[in-house]
Amino acid sequence: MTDTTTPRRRGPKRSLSLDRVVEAALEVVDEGGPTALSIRSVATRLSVLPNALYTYVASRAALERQLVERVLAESDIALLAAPNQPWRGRILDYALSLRTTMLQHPAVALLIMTAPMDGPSALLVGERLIEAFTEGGLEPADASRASYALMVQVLGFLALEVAETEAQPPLPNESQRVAERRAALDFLDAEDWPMTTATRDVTAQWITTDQFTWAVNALLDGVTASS
Amino acid sequence: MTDTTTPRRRGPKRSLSLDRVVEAALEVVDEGGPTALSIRSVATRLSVLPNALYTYVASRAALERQLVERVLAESDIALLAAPNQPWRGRILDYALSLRTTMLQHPAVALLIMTAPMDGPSALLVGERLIEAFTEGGLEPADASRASYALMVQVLGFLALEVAETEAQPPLPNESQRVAERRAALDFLDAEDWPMTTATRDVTAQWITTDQFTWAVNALLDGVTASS
DNA sequence: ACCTGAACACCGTTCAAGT
DNA sequence: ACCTGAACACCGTTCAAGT
Repeated sequence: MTDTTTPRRRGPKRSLSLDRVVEAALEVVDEGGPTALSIRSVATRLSVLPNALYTYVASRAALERQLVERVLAESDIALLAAPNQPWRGRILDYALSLRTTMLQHPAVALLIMTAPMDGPSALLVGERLIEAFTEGGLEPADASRASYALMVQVLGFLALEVAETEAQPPLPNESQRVAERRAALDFLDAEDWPMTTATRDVTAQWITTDQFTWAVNALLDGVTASS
Repeated sequence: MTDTTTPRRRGPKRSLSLDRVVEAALEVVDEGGPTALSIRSVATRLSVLPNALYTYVASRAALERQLVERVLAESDIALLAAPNQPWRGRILDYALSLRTTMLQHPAVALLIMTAPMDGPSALLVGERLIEAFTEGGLEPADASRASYALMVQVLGFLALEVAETEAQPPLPNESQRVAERRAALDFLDAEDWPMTTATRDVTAQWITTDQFTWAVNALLDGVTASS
């Protein structure tokens, strides 16, 4: 006779859905890092037996793809279509925003290069990028090529950046990570690696926002220069 | 009394070494794809119990890093220092050669973005790239940044390219893979994705040598343009 | 130093059964 | 349609013991 009016809610068992499964998976990796992810750990978090998840995802790999889609959807894709903003700024703003989002879910950044980018959000980002590059004066064919080259640079950068960490939020500060890289570079013999040691201060900063912006700008320069 | 002069050789048990372990692991993924890789499968191939591998590698993750180092070492790094060749051509030649090598071991291309690029071969590639960019007129700091941006573009491209396949050699032809991408794009609604469908022929070719070369050249243009 | 033997605490995925 | 129950064939890693 307690609380018969509202459908039961306080028990752990709300009905499952793809969204709830993916959400639970995201919580698992955000709390426990990439190694914590398993069909069983997600099922446990949902108070359900492991095989119950197979109603919503075909496999562990499919769950990982949903995780990528989910985080990509969390990024602010609208920035790519911001009105009255120059095309270059829109692209750079979105790239920076995507990086921020991904670094909040570092384990997912590791998954992004291991599965095809074919979800609806990836499609939408591609569409908006081609629009922006066309506005920048590129022929449609070059706009398409440029949009892929840009995503490769951005996603590749993120994956390699996160790969140097434990991929467990919150990530160490950029400055801490730079200091660690710098310390590792100090072990190099200047006789063997003259160029690398001579540029060690910059090389230590390969994983920074500065380098990210520099690389994106270089690519934007390059794709517009040749047309 | 048979063959007592030479140390026994025909039995399956030559003594183990890091090289033999990594070699066996490479054979495992080349024959069975990325899912075939496990400490146990490599041990079985070496006719040894699983825990015997821990004399040579600290963990499965360490074995994966050795696999990346091994394939990177297989690439023709000397191309970056080819005498009497212009710096741009050397970089492009090496990028293409690295792609060829990686596509022969596609499962390893999937691993390359999940672990830090800190092996000796990665270091050597970085050193040679900085040299080449310096020769191209870049300041040391920019040469360092450019060399990382280039590796991000090349490795990111490879990972995403392989991620669309089963990552089991031999990979389907480029033309087969393009045809599959093209077929998938034909399902898109032109009303929803006008830019993407308008450029579908180019978009289908995102995973080709042509796009790879185009993107590398765009980046090379970009890093030299701004200096 | 390097391997075996045995065990521990996990995995993803399947099938049949209940409701 | 969606979940439980139970099982199968795996995992990575550890510790102690042999040689």
